Amino acid sequence: MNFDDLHAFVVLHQLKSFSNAAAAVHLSQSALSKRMHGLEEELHIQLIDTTDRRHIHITEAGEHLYEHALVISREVDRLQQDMVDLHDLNVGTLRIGAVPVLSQYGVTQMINHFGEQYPRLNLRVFEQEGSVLINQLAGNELDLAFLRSSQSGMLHDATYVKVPLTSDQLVAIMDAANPLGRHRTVTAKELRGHDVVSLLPGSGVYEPMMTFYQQAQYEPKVVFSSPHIETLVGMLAGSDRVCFLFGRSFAPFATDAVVSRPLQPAVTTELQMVYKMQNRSKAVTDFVDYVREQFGV
Amino acid sequence: MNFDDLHAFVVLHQLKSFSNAAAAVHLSQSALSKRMHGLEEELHIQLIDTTDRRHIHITEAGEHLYEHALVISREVDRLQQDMVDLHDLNVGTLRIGAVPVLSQYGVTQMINHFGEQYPRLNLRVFEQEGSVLINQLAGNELDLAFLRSSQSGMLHDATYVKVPLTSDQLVAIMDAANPLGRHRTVTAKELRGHDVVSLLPGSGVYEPMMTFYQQAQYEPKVVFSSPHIETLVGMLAGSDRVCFLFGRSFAPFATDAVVSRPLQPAVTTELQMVYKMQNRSKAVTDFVDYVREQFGV
DNA sequence: TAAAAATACTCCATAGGTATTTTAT
DNA sequence: ATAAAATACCTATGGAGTATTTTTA
Repeated sequence: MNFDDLHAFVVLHQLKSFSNAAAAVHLSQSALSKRMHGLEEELHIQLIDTTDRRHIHITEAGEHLYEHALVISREVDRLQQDMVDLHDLNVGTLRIGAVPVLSQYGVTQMINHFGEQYPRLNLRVFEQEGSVLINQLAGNELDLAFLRSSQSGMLHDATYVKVPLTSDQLVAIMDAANPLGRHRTVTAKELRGHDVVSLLPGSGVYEPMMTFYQQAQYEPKVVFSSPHIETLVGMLAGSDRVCFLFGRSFAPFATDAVVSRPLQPAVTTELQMVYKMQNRSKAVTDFVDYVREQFGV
Repeated sequence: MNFDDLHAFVVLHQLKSFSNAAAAVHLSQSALSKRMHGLEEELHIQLIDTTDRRHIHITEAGEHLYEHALVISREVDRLQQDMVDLHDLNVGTLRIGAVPVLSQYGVTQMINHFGEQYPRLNLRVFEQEGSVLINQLAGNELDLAFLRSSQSGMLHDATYVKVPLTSDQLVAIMDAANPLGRHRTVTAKELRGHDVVSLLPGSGVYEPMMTFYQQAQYEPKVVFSSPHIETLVGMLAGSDRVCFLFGRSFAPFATDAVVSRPLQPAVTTELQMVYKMQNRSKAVTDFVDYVREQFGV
């Protein structure tokens, strides 16, 4: 017994003719005959009385079967429609993770705009630090994440697709009066003796900053940390402290009171969209396509 | 997509392991893997995330499918149980037709007794004249009928099963004082001049009676007819009228006032159970077996 | 490195088709 | 005689198994 058997029986019940029903379900008369006999055999009960070969008769068991077959057919139709809806994003959920301060890149607008195009799609955005996002991605709590390349390195390239969107450079920010601001670039060596104010660990800035110092063989003195860029920038005015931020993250907070200078050697990371290669959800691929288009990559 | 696919998916959803689920549904791991991939292919949507090969993850679409699959599986189970119940006579209907005056043969008790053995079986008995029963049998309005062989002759032996139960002889009944009552048998010729009282046409008596007269080349004069045997017998007392009945039908109404004599040539019919050869309903075969046993045939 | 899924390859049971036969009207 | 179902016979496909490879924690 399978769906086709039941469907064929339903049609046969309605048309009351093997020949006609066979044509309706795109089978030969012989094939339909055999199918129905097989069904009777399997269920150990007669469904169709063909004594009068011109007017077949559905037995009591056949009538019972018909009722069940209608219920099953209806549910199968629902199932298939449900799958189509999921595929077409008429239902379903797209869960996006993003490292903080992402609005600087215009990503929040993109997410909103995409969501408007698929009003029935349940779109959810989680802002978390990179390491958390990576775990959520692995644990299927997220369908896709925006990460910096400095954090996505631990993900297998064979398992995850990483779409580079834009690259950004770490800059040192200091009081406008700071003599270092007159250099085109600054080195770790030159920064020795300057206290540091910084975003928190996990922000995607902290780690590359530490690496930058390690390469110069010394440890920075982090005297203040905060999740708020404007607070950090405020801490620089009239001091010899420095702060490290990605260029685009800093740009909206730039004032005349401070200057930014790229590092030497330069520290760059890519902003990436990351998702599982195996994922064949149309929600993910459509979103990825849309964002790539917006970034022109 | 078929029932097995859905069932396999349900088990896989519950066990979260291809190897274990494959064993549970008696498939090889490879076969189950291919089935599930085929299902995804057919539905154009990912159901299972196997990125982590140690802990598979059911996708959103997979969860939706699971709900539908449960509904379908449940309905399929109901269907199969329904078919089993019909087969076991726990539900369903057995429609029996019978020519009148059948209680003479003890058949009514048999029907009652059979019905008690299958309390959930919807047992219905229709008393009709033979020609009506034959049409009802052909039109599937009856599952089985009790007929006389004189009437069942028009049914194809290849299509209908006829189970002979007992044979009966037509007898002439007359007033005890009638001189014909002294013969061992009576011929049609001897009955010339005697008015006839008779059961109605279609009773199974009328037709063989007419045949009996036709063989002697003359037409009986039927002066009275009734469906009630006792009325007919009452009409004989103190007259030279005769009446024709089957011996067993007459027996309960025999009195000292009348005598019965077999015909010469003898007219016998069989009481038969008739049903469609194609019928594989257990209700019918069980009933037939029971009645045969009771009649010892 | 190990455990589990995916894949390559082979086999065969079965579903389907065509042509023919059977059968009840 | 005819219309329709059943059947005989052949073919091809797809589903199952075994053995092997791939993959990720």
